[in-house]
This record gives sequence, C-alpha cells and structure tokens, in this order.
Amino acid sequence: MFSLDSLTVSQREAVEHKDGALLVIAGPGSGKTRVITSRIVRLIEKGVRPYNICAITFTNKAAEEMRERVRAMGVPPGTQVSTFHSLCVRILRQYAEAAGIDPNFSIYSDADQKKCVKDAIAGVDASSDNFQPAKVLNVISNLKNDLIMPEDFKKTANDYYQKMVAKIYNRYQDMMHTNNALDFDDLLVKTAMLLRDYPEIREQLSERFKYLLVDEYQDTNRAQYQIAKGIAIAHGNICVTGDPDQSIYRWRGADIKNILAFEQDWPHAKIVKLEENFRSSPRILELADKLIANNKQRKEKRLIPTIKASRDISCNVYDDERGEAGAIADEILSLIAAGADPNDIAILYRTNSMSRSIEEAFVKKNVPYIIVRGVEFYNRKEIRDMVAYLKLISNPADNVALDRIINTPARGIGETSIKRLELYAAEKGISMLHAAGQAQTIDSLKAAATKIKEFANMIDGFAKAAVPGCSVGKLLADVYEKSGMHTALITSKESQEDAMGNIEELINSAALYDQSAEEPSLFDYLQTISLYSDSDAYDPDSGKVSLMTLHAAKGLEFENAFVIGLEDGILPHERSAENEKELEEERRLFFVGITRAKMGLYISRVLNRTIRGQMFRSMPSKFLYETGLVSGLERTPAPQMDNGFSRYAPGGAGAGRVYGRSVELQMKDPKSQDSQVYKVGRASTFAASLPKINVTAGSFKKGDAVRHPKHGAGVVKEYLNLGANSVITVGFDNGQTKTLIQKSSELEKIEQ
DNA sequence: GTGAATCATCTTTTT
DNA sequence: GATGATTCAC
Repeated sequence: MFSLDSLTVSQREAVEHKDGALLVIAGPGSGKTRVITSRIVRLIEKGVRPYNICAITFTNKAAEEMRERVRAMGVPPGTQVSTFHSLCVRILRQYAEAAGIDPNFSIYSDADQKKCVKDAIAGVDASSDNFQPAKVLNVISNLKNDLIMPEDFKKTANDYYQKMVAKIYNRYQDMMHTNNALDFDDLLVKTAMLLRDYPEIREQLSERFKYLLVDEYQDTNRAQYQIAKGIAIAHGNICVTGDPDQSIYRWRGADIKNILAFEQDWPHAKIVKLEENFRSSPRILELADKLIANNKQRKEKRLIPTIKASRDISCNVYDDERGEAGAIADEILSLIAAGADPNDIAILYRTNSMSRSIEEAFVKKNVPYIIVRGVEFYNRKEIRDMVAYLKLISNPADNVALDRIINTPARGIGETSIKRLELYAAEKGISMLHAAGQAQTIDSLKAAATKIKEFANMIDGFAKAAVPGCSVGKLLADVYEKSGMHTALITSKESQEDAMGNIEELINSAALYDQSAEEPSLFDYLQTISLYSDSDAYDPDSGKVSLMTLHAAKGLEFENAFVIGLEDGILPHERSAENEKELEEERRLFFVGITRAKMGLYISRVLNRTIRGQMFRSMPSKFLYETGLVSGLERTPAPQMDNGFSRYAPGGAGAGRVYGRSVELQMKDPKSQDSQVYKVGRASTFAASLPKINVTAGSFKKGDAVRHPKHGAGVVKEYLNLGANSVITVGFDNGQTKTLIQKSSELEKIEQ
C-alpha cells in the first residue's frame, strides 16, 4: 500500500508501534498528520478492520482531509474519522435512551445558548445587570468542561453569586432538556457520563473502536479526556499526538496536563518524539525557539531544521493599521508578481476585527483574498431563521427555534400571544408547537389563535414532507417559499438582495450536501452545520490569500505568513495579560503563528491602532523584545525597502532573497472573478457592499428532458428559479432522483 | 401588532 | 461600528 522508506526513524517508530498506548510528542511541521494517516494504513495492513479504528481530529476540515488521505492510500472505507463533537453526536444518537434524550435533539449554537441563559436568569429572578449572560454562560461552560453538574456545583457554591449561578445553571439545564437541546459542551459531557455510568455501553464502544487515535491531544479538555480514556481503557490501544507548546485553548477548558500526564495514565506507554521540522527555514525555527524558551511551564523540546535555506525575517512598524495593511498588500502583490502562489500566503491576526483593515486595502489594491470565517455565514439573521425552521421541523420540542420563527416573517403573532402560548405549553407540559396545534382551544389567545394554528399546520406539513431520505435542499426551498420568507424579502421596503442571495446560497449548499453526504438526513445536515467551524472554511486551493485568526491557523502551513498586530494589548491580548498562565498561552499563540511560515515570515506592528472606533497608541509586544526583533531594529536601523518592508536577520547578515523591488503587477484578467472576493463566509456590511456576480436566469421548467454527464438522461421534476443558484430536482432514467444546483451541475436541456 | 429610531454594550480566541 | 434591546409613533 505504501512504503515506510520515506519516513524518518522516529516517524517509523510511531507508525510501526504495535498494540498499547503511544504518545507522540511532535513539534510543528514534524509530519505528525502524516504519521497518523500512515499508522491507520499500517494497522489495516496488519489486519485490523477499518471499522475498528477511530481517529479524532481537532476540526472537521482536518477530519475530511484525513479521510481523503487514507482513502488515497488505498484503505477501504469504514474508519471513523471525526472530531470529538461529531463522534459524540453519533454516540448520543445511538444511545439516546440511556443518555435521557430524544435522538432528534437540537444542537444549540452560542446565540441559542445565550437566549436560554437569559431566560434562565430571568426565570430565577436574578438581575441581568449582576449576572451578565455572557459571563454566566462562560462559568457554566467551564463547569461543564470540568464535568461538574448543577447538583455538584450547588453543594460547593458558598457565596451569593455562586449560589445564584448554581440556580441559573440548574434552570438552564432544565430548559435545555425541555427543548430537547444540547449545547457544544453537553455533547461532550453527556457522552462522558454515558461512558462513566454504563459499563455495557463502554464495553460496546471499546469493542467497536479497538484502536483510538487522538490528534492535537494538548487541546483536549477534561470531558474529552474522559471520553478517550473511557473508550480505550479496556484495550489500551490509544495513540495520542500533540505538542504542549501549541496548546492554545486553555481558556476553553483544554488541560495541558492531559498530555503531560499521559505516561502516568498509561504506564507502559511508548513515547516517540518528533523534533525534526520539515516545514520552516532554520531562521524561522531559531526565532520560534527563542520565543518559546520564555515559557516556564514547559518541557524542553528541540526544533531541528531539515530545510537548509532561509530568508530574512521581516519585522516592521507602521503608523496605523491602514499603513500596515497597505504595505502588506504591496508586498503580496510583488510576491505574486515574482511567482508566489496566493494559496500559499496567509495573514494571521489575534482578533477577528483586525481583518477589516486588511480587507479594505486588499479590495483597493486588487489582492485576491478570502477570509476564513465559516461560522459567520450561519450567524446571519436570515440564515438563522431558515435554519430555525429546519430545527423545529426536526425537533418539535425546540421552543427556541419556534420562538424565533413563529412571527418571522411577520404574520401578526405578537409578543403577548407568544407569551400566552408559552404559558399554556408550560402548564400542560407540552411543547409550544404542540400547544400551537391546539391554539383554538386556548381561551387567552383570542384573535391570534387562527394564525398560530395556521403556523402549526404549516410546520406539520413540512415535517410530513421531511421523511427519511428526503432532500434537504428541496425542503429548504419549500420552506423559503411556503413560509412567506421569500415574499417578505421581495416586498420589503429596503433592498434585501443580500439576504435573498444568502438564502439561495444556503439552499445551494444544502443541495450539495444532499449529493455528497454519505447518509443524508435532516438531522445529519443540521448537526453538520451546527458543528461547522471557522477553520472548516479554509480552502487550500481557493487561489486567494487567506486571512484568519491565529487560532484558526492551527495545523496549517504557508510559504509566506504575515503575523500582524504585535502590540502590547493585542498579542498578548490585554485580557490575557493578567496572569502568567494566560501570558504563556499568548506566547504559544505567537509561536503557532511563527511556525506556520515555511520561508517568508513577516511580522508587523503599528503605533496607533483603532479599536472599536477609538484610536489607541500602542507599545511593541513584549514578545518582540524577547525574540530580539525590536531591540535588533533599534541597534541598527533596518534597511527600508521601497515597499516599506525592512529585513531582519537573527544571528547576523542573512543571505535571504531580497524581493522588495517594486514590480509592476497586472492582474491576469481584471474581469476575472478571482479578483473579486466576497460573499460566502463573510457577513460584514463592508463585504456586502462589494460587487456581486451577475447570474443569468435559468431556463428549465418542469417536464423538460435533460441530460447529465454522470447520471444520464432524465426529466425535470421540480424547478426553483434562483438564477444560477436555481435548484433542480431531476428524475433520472436510471431510477435515481437528484436535486442539483444549476450553476454547479452540467445539466443540459435536450431539445425535443 | 408593526416598524423606525435611538440607546447601550460589546468582542479575544471557538468546538 | 454592529448588534440587540428599548422606546415611541402609528
């Protein structure tokens, strides 16, 4: 299947390790992912069934790539490769009864959670001034990450604040239960509890997952740790990989101890260190090493370069973020002119808002770019509305979803009516949707009763259509029309073109889901989009420069990386500067940023940064002093390139290539769509104001005879005209019915 | 019950 | 500088 020859001695050691626990401590760029995939393949070669292997990655994207790689290496399908969260959804659905939930549970996003916490705060008569929803939610999340249940917390809570939080927490969990909903933390907690409390389930899962591999183990929290341990304890075939120096999620409960104490958990564990780095230039590694050496809480680890060549590291100061962004844009244009691939360039920053100045400069200077921010699309109002319909259809108990859409679009059901409906439902102990079905028998409702009943009928109608195996794209398209959302957007006074475009995009992607998912279902679709993350939106072949947070850059690499905003208060962030542990995490974050670069590393800071509309004077980040990047500049004024970039070479004069010459750049085709960057995954009004592609209207209609290159001839069963995003349901002659998107399917009309 | 206008609060990072 | 909550006129 594959050859071990191409691996280093230590890599091979890890790949070849037989049964039992294995800890792979792997520095950045050490080929860790390759080791895991090779190990999966090797296990299968040795006779392990693919079905008995479970690999856990940090993001869905990483899972997808790993599945792809393993498949490319000739492994038959069946291996479970997913994130902890997706795995938990699967387990909880299978053992829903034991977990005490309905298998059609909703997964609540942070917005949904926030609403519940607010209601819970109000429900225990606490003031939201003293108990800020965001903070309380944070406390609750931390408790869950540590597997502390409401009743446990109640016992230990001793001051007033804690006692109130305990009450809120309890109430919150009750509400989640009535709504048949789980939040992100619940997915882990419930699974951990399931494994703890049901030995027979634990046994079944150990039997199923005979080999467990966990990547990025340094970022697992207590619940994830318990889950991994629960599955593996029976056989001890657990392989974890990670780098304590790249732990950047302490703030959300990740416990670096999980990896540091692995040897105690599994006394016979084999430990392999991968210290060679196949990614970055020696100079970059030298800088990274110098930085991370300032962390006290760490195990010494070396970064051994294997690449010989280095380029100078650039470190620059600008007046403000506009200067920074403009210079970066210029530098990137010269890089591209000199042959660099935009795919292999990234801008990395501490906070999402920092993308804005870069975006503005890139639009102005025609630098092709994409912001890696997947969740933003799903956070838009109109998308959340549409998704709320789906959630309610899938899970009738979801009162939060109902609350969102019962009057969206406006159908004359006001606040008071909703309150009365809620009250009635609570008294009867039924869901609000159920109550809405009997609206006409509820005396308090009066005039709104008919409208509420109509709403309930509509949802019931959708639910009847949402049979197993139905097309989610078609269901969404149906909801869009029949709910009145579409009409409401068309007739709205302000132009709602963006909103409509986004919904079309959603229907479009749902139809794509229908075609590509292994086992498409409404529940599966909802869980996919609920667990969709920022990093999942990263496309290595977009042909554009990627803009993303340092957190989202985890696990990626780029020929040229720009790490911006090296200022005190930004990196390290002011809210993390208070204690040493948080400061060390910020340092690791910068370490992650530095080690994303293969050859070109550009670090920058500004003197004046505008935050939330207010300008602040800023000082250099302390990390710049620690690495000598600032004092180095001060001793010998760095040469200014004519594009504003100066060079810094640690350890003496570098032989780095100077490519700062101004090069006249012409975009290959000014009309090409690549130079217009926007839309998917971007919600800011700024991006929304950018030009749109004009799409040609479709020309299909029901009954048209069509031909598809893959599926052959067929007849159009349904057609929803959304321009190029039009959704077409075709009954093919081979018996299959497919829902396709006009622009992405090569569907041809056959003239008869 | 609706919609526009104003106020306030917030953002550090995310599965 | 954007979102959500609140207020007010209809």
